[in-house]
Amino acid sequence: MAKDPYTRLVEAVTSAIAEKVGEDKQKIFYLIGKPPREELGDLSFPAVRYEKRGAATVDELIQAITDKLEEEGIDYAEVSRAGAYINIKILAERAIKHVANMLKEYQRLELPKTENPQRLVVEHTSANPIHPMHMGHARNATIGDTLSRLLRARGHLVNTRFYVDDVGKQVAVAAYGVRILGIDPLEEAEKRGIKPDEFIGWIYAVTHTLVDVKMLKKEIEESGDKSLRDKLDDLLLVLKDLEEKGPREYFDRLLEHIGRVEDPEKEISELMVRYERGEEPEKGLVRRVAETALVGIQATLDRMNVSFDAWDWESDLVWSSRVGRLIEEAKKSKYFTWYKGAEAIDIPRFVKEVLSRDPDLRKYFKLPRGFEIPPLILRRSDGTTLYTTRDMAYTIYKFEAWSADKVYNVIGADQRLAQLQLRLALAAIGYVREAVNLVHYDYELVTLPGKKLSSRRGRIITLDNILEELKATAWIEVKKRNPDKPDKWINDTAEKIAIGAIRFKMIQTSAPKPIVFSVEKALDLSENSGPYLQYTYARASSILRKHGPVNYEAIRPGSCNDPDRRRLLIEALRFPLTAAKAADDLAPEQLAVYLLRLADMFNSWYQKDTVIREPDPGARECKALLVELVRNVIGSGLDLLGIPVLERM
RNA sequence: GGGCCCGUAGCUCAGCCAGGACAGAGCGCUGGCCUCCUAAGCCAGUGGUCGGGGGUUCAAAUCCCCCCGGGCCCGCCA
Repeated sequence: MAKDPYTRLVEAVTSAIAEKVGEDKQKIFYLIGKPPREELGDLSFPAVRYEKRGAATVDELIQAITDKLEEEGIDYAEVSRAGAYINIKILAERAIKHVANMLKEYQRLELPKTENPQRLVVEHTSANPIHPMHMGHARNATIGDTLSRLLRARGHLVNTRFYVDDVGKQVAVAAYGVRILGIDPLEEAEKRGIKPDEFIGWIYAVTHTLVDVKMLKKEIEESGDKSLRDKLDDLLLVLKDLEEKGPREYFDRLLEHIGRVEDPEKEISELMVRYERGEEPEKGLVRRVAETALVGIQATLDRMNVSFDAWDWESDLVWSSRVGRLIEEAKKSKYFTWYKGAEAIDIPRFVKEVLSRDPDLRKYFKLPRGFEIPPLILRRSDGTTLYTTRDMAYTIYKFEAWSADKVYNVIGADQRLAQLQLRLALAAIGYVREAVNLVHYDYELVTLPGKKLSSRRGRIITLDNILEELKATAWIEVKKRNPDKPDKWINDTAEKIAIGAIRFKMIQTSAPKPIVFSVEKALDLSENSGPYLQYTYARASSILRKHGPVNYEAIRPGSCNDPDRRRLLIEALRFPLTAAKAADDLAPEQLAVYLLRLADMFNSWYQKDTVIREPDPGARECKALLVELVRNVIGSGLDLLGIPVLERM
């Protein structure tokens, strides 16, 4: 595949320097930067560090680069020296013919493929199947999906998976409520025109709160502790709120039934235990409840442009005896132990005996200095398994199912210790390769200003709600600009803008930083936003529509030397390497930032240099090529970010 | 108590891992630009002890140490 001239140049320069100073190519690549002032050139390298070290003088390096460029037949770059820096300038009038050839062949600019393609699993989102997705899931899904897109584009074989967490208390609570109502939840939701995940979410919240109220009342009666009164009042308020949000008859039935039952928590636990054993009718019931929620979750994911290759049910792992086998293996391991009377893995001893003697391994696990962690319990005294135990079995399964070299878990930063514990436990019982190649891709949580999010009380702002708000704002704007377009087009366009806005917001802040999500700010569709990129793309498309196909042969190369055009050309050509680096660094925000910078440059240029009315055909075609190039780059970039591209808006 | 993450302009953030040539965007605020290719745009102005203090270095927002502020995590929960 023909590489773009910029990538070719950078690769040539990188290998010339790397060979000369005997350093890793990757390291040199990271050191190559941009000169502070444009006149100096387009690439820069701080040669001083190698001259000081005696590896090579600046002049020797320049010679090496020059030789390399000649060898590679690169005739569109000029190498110069500025003190201890080496600067390289791209000669636009010569590079332009390579760009034209590239555009003739390709609709989209491709990333240079990795030299080390791997089989990768990306597990992400994995929202509990008891309520609609909220903003935290939006961040998870956007990060997971964007990473997958980037890694695929870089040439890796990526398998995306959603873990359906249906074993455990939460789903049992929702199922308990559904059982009381005696309904098929999916049919019922459809009949009533309620989104299935919202319906389950409501049942879950009502059931959970009613049970809580009951237990709390009992506690107050028994202990006479008045301080619990406030808590109770709070719960009753939540309940009142929920009462208005769902079907009256169902609320009454749940209220009546749970009020009558002696010990609802015990019944929920029994339901849970029977489900884990795979006994009917609980098996069918709980599955149905989870499936219902998933129908709704999947609809939201579809809107968000997020799809999965596989859906893994936690219950399948339990029923298929994978979890049982894991425990058997663990029992044979050197680090098996009994802890508080339960079967466990002795992580402290493993850390002490193995990791302290193996600094490499210790580094892989990134152990904190004063690291202390209790043994990991594998099974409760009543024989049921714990979440982390099942997760260990799941991790092994993920590696097997895709013959994966690496598994990425996109999970919130609050799970850091749990994920570390999981990896250590796996290593302790012999799954060292899996433990080392399991990567916790952690991100900070999304909060809303003010209230804390609480899904158990149905007090969440769902992703669907936010999307609808964004869409409504976009709709007004689209309608204003396109009064004659059919309603369907306006609606679709508004939807795509809403997706662009939310996905961009979720990706532009780097993962370790918390996002305080402000609805008003997300509704601002101006600069530094997804819609701004969509707009820039639409603008470029519009120009090309009016101009017609670019006549590459008519380009007068000299006209591309105009400083503004040259700058735009070079910046656009940085796309493939920028995206490749974003993929390698697992840092999609790098791509987002780059695209904004390019869009700024394009819009600024657009304002002062007309394309269609340019009288000189040689210059006009050069500009048209630039528009086409920028359009392709932003289009490719938006594809990678999973943001819909719009020809008009 | 211990550990992890974050702290850059009034606000939201990029740059830090891989130290380099004057610290960058957007929002906001002030003023200007549509008989002309999409004004969701553009131009000009405004704004910073890079949380604080030490250290390493020819060179520190970037690396190391200490301190301060905010968040999170330390269950037979998931």
